[in-house]
Amino acid sequence: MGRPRAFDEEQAVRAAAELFAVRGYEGTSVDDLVTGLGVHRGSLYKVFGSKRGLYLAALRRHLDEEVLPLAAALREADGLGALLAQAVAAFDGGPAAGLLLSAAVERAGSDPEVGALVGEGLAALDDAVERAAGTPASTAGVLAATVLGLRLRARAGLGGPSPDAVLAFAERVG
Amino acid sequence: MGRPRAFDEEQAVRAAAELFAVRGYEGTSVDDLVTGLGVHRGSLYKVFGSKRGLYLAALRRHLDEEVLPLAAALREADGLGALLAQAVAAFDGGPAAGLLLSAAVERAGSDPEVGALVGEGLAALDDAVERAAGTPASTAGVLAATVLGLRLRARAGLGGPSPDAVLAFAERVG
DNA sequence: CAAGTTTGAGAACGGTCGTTCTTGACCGGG
DNA sequence: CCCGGTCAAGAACGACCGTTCTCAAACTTG
Repeated sequence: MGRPRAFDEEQAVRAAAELFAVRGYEGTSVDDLVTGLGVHRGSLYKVFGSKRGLYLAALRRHLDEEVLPLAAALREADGLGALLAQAVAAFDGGPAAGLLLSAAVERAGSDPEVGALVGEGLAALDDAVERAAGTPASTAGVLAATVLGLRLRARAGLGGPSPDAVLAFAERVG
Repeated sequence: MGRPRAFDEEQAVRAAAELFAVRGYEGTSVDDLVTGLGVHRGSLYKVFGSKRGLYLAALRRHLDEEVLPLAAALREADGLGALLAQAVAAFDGGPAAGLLLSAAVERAGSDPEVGALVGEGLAALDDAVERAAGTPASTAGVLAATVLGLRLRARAGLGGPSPDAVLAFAERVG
């Protein structure tokens, strides 16, 4: 009974994730979301409860649909070189772990629920590196940090190391 | 002539840098700054012109007093292992490159002047790695990304790799 | 001591923030 | 067919945003 919903909830969450990834949490207003998602204000609050609720949903989706699949794919990479190459290629193809990165810097420290989600994403990357690169768990975290750091440089738009440089680094590490 | 200033400008900029590093640019209100710095609203605008002006001054000071000295110290490190150990130790001792990291993620993409300052900091780190670790310039950027990624994990408060793990990684790389 | 100038104190500005409310359009079940 | 409930549309809310203004206090200079 009642009038049926006129918007796709999953698509709305996806659009919200993109906005949050680019402009950050505080930099994205509810007006921006209403405009960008094409969803009415009231519906947004009816479905997600608050701006923070929508942010958590977007981050959750970002993990499930982008970060965890990327981590799963990286697990199957043949050695560290292939892993780094694949990771860099994923970064070039889109925002990749952009929302994860933004959440880690902007919100993880002050919002425990965001911190838990970010921790989940980072742990998945650690695990992927450990499996694919054959490194002990202790060094996998350092390599995962490398992946994140590369993503950060790419995001800042300042021209980080080239893919060739990453490959050369991978050969050096083994 | 005129009434003398009742606050230390350099100390105010330092306090502002800490606030911006922890809460981000958009997450820090002018009221927060007025309270945290103990400087009156009017004086703040008289001296720095705007919130953004104060932010740029804080970032500039962060570079001059923390990032560039850290980079200079890292240049003198004996090999990659010593460099990574020193970098990790610096991270434990305080906010270290916290504002640089925050600025890179939150503002560098949308504010060209911030982008230039962030680029200056990253370039200094690249240069330090290149000198100390003896790696070619191409791979130095990747290692600098590792340093930043480690800092990011520490900042998120999620317990990144231990210093021992970083040392083990350094031995592996050479 | 008086004139002149800059600071500190705080009220006030218009605008935007996240959130809520009111109203009318819509659609399924009896 | 119309009634009950869910939706979209948008005005409206108080709070807070960054910024500006007024005015008295405090100090230097002649």
